[in-house]
Amino acid sequence: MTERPPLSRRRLRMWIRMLRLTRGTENHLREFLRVKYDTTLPRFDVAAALYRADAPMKMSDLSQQLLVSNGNATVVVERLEKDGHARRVQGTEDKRVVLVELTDAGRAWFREVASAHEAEIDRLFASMDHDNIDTTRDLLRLMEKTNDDQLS
Amino acid sequence: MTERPPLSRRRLRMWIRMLRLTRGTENHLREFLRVKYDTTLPRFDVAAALYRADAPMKMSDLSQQLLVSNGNATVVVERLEKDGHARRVQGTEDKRVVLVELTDAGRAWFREVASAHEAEIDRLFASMDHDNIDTTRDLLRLMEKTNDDQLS
DNA sequence: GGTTGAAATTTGAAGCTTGAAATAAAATGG
DNA sequence: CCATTTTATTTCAAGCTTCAAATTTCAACC
Repeated sequence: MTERPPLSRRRLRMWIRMLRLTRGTENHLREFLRVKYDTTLPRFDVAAALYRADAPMKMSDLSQQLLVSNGNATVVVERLEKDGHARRVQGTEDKRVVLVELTDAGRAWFREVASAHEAEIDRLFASMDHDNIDTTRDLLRLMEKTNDDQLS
Repeated sequence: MTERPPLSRRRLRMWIRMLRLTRGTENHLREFLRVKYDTTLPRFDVAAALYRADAPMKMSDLSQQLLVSNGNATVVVERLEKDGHARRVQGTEDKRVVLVELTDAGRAWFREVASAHEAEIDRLFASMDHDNIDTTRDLLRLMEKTNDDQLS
């Protein structure tokens, strides 16, 4: 067994390295979306959540799912609305809630961008085969566990 | 062997899951720094890079290392300067370059925050033991490889 | 049923972030 | 040696993001 730094130090270095990878990948995707589709990552993320939900979605659910603030969700949805990709309607039973959904144009637009986005991810992680992904999934699950515990 | 979705789809899902974990962790750390130390993640990141360098650092090296734009580095360094944590001086040989370094107060401040930061990371990733970290390191290396290739 | 408190969203101010344009200094190359 | 191009940094406008305050609506309780 070779000499290893203390666990806390290794956890820190692992975190920094993980952060670097995701930041680099996000930067690449941001550039990709900007150059090829004249859009931004947050707009794409919101559209992805709405597309996936496949039904009008509460603003609060949206921001919770994306791990962003309510105020942030408002701004990005406003932008999608201005672009004709999304629509907001007041809730009928509870008049406090605002429901958001993609327009038909928004759905078509998203499908196009999402397909290119998936292809780009595929390129960026070309080194990952099924087994690597299995292992990564297990590790992420493990990290999510303690992570979520601390958040509560 | 059980049935599995196509690789491209699994790579995408893995990426989304990785992004969720880092976003959640970043949110937690941001809140931690704000509440306990009245500071922000970007300021901490810049200070960390300067502390680590342990010598005056070029603005461009700083932004490259942190994977942020030049303009961004300027703003955050300005803020650190205003707080008395950093100092900027013009380069002597090449008058275009600007060198940044932490002040003594900045170094002391960083040591304090960094220690709490490391302890917090340690808590967040308490589930990761040496072996898990080894495996994660290998996987990150693998991802970095194709990732970096695509960036060029 | 009216008050009080909780919940959903938006607004506003401050700060972060980017890409592009501007500025200034250095390197290159007739 | 002068003009051109490249490099380092800052500035600017636009957009993203957060937190806290304000608004509106609902729920609960006397």
